[in-house]
Amino acid sequence: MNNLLKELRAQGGISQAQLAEALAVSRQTVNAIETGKYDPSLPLAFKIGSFFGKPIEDIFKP
Amino acid sequence: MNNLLKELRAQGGISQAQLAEALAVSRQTVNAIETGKYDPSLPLAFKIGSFFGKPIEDIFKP
DNA sequence: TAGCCATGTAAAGCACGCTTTACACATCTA
DNA sequence: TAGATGTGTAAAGCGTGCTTTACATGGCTA
Repeated sequence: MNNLLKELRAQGGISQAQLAEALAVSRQTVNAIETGKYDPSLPLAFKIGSFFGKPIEDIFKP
Repeated sequence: MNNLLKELRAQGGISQAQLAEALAVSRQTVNAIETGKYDPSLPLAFKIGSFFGKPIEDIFKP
């Protein structure tokens, strides 16, 4: 499962730590998702989509 | 996390077992998601959306 | 009634999602 | 040089996602 998290975050000019706080998860979780260690849970994917104002399908690619 | 799985499945006239096979998961997994025991993983949510021809956001409600 | 299909549920076991704590390294700036 | 910031990674621990096997119930039909 590929994702555009790093690109979207860079585009928004925010750090992993800031995104983590906005999503109410740890910085390690954001980093792990960006570096492809694992996929987020469905609820977290919803939060991410909501944060960036995009559908889940636009951010994550199977 | 609420979902419309049961409704969509009934609408399509297929059993939990048939859906499970189409999604390549066990029937218990389909049943557990329908009865709200847990949420699917993100990859499985993608498969479900794809199976019903709908975006994930139209099937699962936070 | 007997048998089949659909659904719900349970238990044991494995892998993943997420946590906290901690360390390493690079870049910037006072 | 020292300190702050951003990123990557590791280990231990907990709860969840999914599996297999198995049993119980209800509705349908031969």
